Amino acid sequence: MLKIATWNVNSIKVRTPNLIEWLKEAAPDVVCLQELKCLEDAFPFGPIEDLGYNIAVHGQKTYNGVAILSKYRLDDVTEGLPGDDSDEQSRYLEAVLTVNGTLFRIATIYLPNGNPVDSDKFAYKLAWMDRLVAHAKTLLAYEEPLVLAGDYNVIPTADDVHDPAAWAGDALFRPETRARFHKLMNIGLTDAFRACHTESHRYTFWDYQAGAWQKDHGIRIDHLLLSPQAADRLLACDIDKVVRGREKPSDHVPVWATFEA
DNA sequence: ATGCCGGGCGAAGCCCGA
Repeated sequence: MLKIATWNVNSIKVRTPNLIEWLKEAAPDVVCLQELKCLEDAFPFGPIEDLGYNIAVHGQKTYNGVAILSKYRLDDVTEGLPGDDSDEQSRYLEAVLTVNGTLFRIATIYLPNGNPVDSDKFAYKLAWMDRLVAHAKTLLAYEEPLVLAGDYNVIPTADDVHDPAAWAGDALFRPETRARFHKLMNIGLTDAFRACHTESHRYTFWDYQAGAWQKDHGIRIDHLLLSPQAADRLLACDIDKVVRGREKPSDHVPVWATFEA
């Protein structure tokens, strides 16, 4: 069994104690991290390696930054989303690992937020999503177990937000954003959470402000998208909501899936 | 609430996130 998780930690520096606590109790084999907000030099390798993880980091100072933690050796590590050599934001990292003879390809994704929608940030988000669709097509052609895990900054449907009307104009829920997410799904990816759960209003993010956590005003924006070969092996998927109620929490919580391996 | 909280940077106040 292989357990793969994704978590936007909102600064690895301040979140290291939360991460270590959760790694010990959840015992994931692979973790895709986002929003490190640091360069590789400042990444806290020591306490994480002490728990038995190999680590690949694609860092950036102050903003973005992604990493993959793995109990299995990481091979063929590639940094950055293909398709635009001028893109300097650290939002994508891909690697492969082998579990009992089965290769798994894993990517950690920090998809751009895109707000405000009347700025070039929204255009950057949509262009980034187009590049992700193109790259995912390439990866799907390998016909491997593939897990694209991360903070997509996309609310897939009205069932994934506490107040759809309030989010109607937001870059996370705009028709242009959701159209591209549908395009990504329709090339043949499976939302691991939705494959395991039909209930509405299950969230992965709660804003720090306005008592969003206390009122359960959340959104589901952290996703594990699976190739058919990964979906065939899917055993379970869930959200570790309890982490949001701890001391100095990230505004996102971990989402995990388990696979036959 | 057009960022209410929280983090980075850097040492006050702005930028950013979703």
